[in-house]
Amino acid sequence: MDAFYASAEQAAKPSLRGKPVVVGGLGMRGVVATASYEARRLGVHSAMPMAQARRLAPNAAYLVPRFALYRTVSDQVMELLGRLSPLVEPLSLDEAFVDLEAGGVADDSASARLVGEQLRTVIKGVTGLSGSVGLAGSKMLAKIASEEAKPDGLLLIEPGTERELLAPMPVRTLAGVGPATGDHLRRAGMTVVSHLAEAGEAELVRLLGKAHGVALHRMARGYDDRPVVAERDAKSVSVEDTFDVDLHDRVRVRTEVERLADRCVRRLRNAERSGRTVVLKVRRYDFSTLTRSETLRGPTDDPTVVREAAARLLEAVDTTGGVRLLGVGVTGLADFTQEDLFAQAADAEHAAEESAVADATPEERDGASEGAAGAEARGSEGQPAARRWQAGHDVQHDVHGHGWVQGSGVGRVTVRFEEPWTPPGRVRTFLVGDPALRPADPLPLVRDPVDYSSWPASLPKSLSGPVPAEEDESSP
DNA sequence: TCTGGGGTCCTGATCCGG
DNA sequence: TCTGCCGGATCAGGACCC
Repeated sequence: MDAFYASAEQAAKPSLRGKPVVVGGLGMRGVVATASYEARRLGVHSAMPMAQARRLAPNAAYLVPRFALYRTVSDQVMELLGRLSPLVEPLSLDEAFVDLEAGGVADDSASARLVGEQLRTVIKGVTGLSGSVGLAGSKMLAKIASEEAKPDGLLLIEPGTERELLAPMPVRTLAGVGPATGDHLRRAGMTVVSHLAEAGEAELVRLLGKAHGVALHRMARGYDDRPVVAERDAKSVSVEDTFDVDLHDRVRVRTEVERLADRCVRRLRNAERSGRTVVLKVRRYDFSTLTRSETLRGPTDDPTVVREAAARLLEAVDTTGGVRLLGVGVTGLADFTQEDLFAQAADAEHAAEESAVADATPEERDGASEGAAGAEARGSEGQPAARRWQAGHDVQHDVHGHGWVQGSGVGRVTVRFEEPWTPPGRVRTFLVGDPALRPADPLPLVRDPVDYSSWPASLPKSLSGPVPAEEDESSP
């Protein structure tokens, strides 16, 4: 999908169409998740600090991400892809590989192109958003093709043309070549893909190490035989928070770690998994990041066990100077938990007492666990009232109907009243406590989606004419 | 006004048991 | 019993991706 989050927001909010839109964290330390193409023209791009984006595009609309909406759209798109092949490998909410051959819908360039064009039409009809399609004989090339096709396009790489196509491209085009590797290669005089192919495998291995060197050399020659893998089990679950202001108070740090551990376990349990290794992540005031991990005797999904392991790991970390970010994760996932959880909890407690015998007073321990219990009681959505009206979120007003929060502050909230299918709407301001104003669920982006329920069975044999919309016969 | 959040994979050091 | 070697597990950090 093209500039996915920003496009979804523009589709939801008619007044933002054609205007620069930036979606990301709005806190003091936020970064850009997605910028609309209008904002990109002003120099705003993903991962840029929000403050810098605001300097470049002071008049852009700044919105927090609404993952529930994006997930809904993503599910719609993935469902359409699933009709083309049993082999669909999602990379993220807005990107996936599809093995068309395995689905029997395409066996040559012409049929693949036909399916690709139809897919774009159907995605647009169902979601209201544009997507780009890359078609090629391997995942690597399909991905490069889709990047080249953006926005709102399709590109097919003909078999046999791969190497010459790749040759002049910057090394950064290849997956796995980021800033560090790119620099490394540049210092060795390699800036485009053909340089890598010419350098030879041994030289790349010498420069980058075994796995990376071998993989890169293969890719540079256009060779990539990784299969499309439909189902991939998660290998870890983690949560992390960056704080608006560095944390200095050791007790507060510990409370936050326990809160994060609880959130992490909640996720773990939602996924019906357990994990054996607990990881604590600490980013300090100077952005230096360290991780500490501890492997338990068996997998667990017990919040007490994870919380205490994380707290033990924290004991070994020097946080003087301040903490910018804390994270808690679990790896070594399994589908079961150790039978004897009670014994494990007791073990963990025992170990904690041994390792922390000198510095943790009973008062501290009690205080910390009480804090964690309080956080638990507030729940994951337990934000202070001031945060209730988040920029971009939907609201419903008793008189004015459906709208979205344009901004809030000093006791007031500004709302624009419009829906995805209305013309740009009026703006009104209310007191934050106005009882007529309530948070609302996102509206669908398309009011009357075209009925593509029989696609791709209704695949026409040529590209001329629209995809027919037929009666739904097959849906369950 | 510097730098999110949730992941994956790889490498090198260290430890430990056979 | 001592020593050396080897391999697996664990741990920490770095790079990368969306």
